[in-house]
Amino acid sequence: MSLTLYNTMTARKEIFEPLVPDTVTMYVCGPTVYNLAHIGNARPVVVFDTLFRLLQTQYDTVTYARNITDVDDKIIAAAREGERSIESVTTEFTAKYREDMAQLNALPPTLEPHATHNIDAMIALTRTLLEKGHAYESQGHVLFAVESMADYGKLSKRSLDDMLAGARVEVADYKRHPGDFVLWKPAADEDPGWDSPWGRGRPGWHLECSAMIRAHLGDTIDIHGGGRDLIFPHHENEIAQSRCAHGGDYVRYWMHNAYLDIDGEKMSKSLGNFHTVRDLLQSYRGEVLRFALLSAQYRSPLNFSGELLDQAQATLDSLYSTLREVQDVAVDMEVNLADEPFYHALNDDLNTPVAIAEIHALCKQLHKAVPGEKPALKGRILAAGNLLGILEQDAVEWLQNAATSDAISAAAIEALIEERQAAKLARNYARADEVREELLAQGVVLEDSREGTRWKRKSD
RNA sequence: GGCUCGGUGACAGAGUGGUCAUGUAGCGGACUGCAACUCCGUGUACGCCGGUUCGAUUCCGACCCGAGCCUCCA
Repeated sequence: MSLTLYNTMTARKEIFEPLVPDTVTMYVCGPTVYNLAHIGNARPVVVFDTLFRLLQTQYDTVTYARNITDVDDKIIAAAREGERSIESVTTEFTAKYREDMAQLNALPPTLEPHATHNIDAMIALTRTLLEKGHAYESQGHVLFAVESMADYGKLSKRSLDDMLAGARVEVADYKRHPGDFVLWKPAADEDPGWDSPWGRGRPGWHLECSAMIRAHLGDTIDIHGGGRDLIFPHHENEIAQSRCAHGGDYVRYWMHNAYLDIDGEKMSKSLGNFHTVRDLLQSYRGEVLRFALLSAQYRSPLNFSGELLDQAQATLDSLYSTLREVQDVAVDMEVNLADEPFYHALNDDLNTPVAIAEIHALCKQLHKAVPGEKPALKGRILAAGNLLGILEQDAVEWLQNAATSDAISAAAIEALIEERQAAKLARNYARADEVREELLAQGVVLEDSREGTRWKRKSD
């Protein structure tokens, strides 16, 4: 079973082979911790978490690093606006980010390097670039000279000429070439800063990833991921920094997810059309959000809406309903992944929609299975869920869990069910139906069976 | 303006040169005291116009429409 991944650098799917056998290094651009994560920010987290899970099924050691950017203009601005310290801002939003991502069933990454803990490595990298003639000092800044790199622009498939032609931005006068970017910039006295050979300052945006990847994962890593909008300039500039400083390959497979759309427009902080994960968690469980994010392949834009979430909720309900049917069936966890269609789908550049379709196919089989076949089918469904980070909860709890605190209690529901049962025994079907209607009005669906009546909540 | 990338049924979303994605919702039926669950069935979907082909949603070309990047942004 070989994993194929679409590599942005080569613009095609490639068979994945790690540099070091049985060992994978992966780095994903994490948050700048100055406000709450929105659901668009959650997409790469869920996507690469799924990849992390998949990689762990076939490699002994998978090191997954996701950075925390805790020094940045936006953080400084947020602190100033809130009249609070930088540290209190970054501490608060780092914690909230971790909480929110955990709600989405995202496993903690292996490493979570903080920019401010790696300043020395950034200074060292800047020094190397200066020594090798790829950077220059100008008006207190240290800048990377893009013209010093022959194949600058390779990842984003644009040339320096194209960039000049398309330039819409005023060029800072300390730049030799409009495409040159800051490695180190001077810090105002009241802003966070670190002593450096070029005076007190702080790192440019692109520097931290290059420096931290080298410090924590090595000169060459296998996978580097992030959103499409990071391709240029962020990742292009990371490549420039790392390749020019240390030579060799920086990243072997570049992966970029498409974004979430709202009404055909991308969801973004600057457009103001975003929903924070925290807000959405008021109305939907984290697993619903995760499922919605996985319902499209990661390189396709995904239309985000309440309807999408409602559909995700309904679909998960039906999958959990299937699992409830086999609640008392033992699980056969001896799943041969190599034979599983869902596993093939995931290995094909993380084709999660097809993997989900295969789960539906397994559910269909399970409904028709004779008892002897059920443990294996249950095991296969759970194995698929495990890779996708879904279906890991107790089915009855999932189906009976109240979305809101003002919903009717389980005890009240069960009391009414008993009353209805009595009415049915008395052949008082009018009253029995009345109870059914009463509960339905409160979002509770009753299911009669030979074993008795069970119930679930249905959101709509 | 430069550089990319898309347009699939009510909605979401795969995929393919020649029977079928799949799900949610809808409709019809079976089952049910009534329901729900489940099962069975069901919708002339592939932006538009040409071309290649025995055959194109799938390949090629033009056109229309949309999005993204070029500036902080997943």
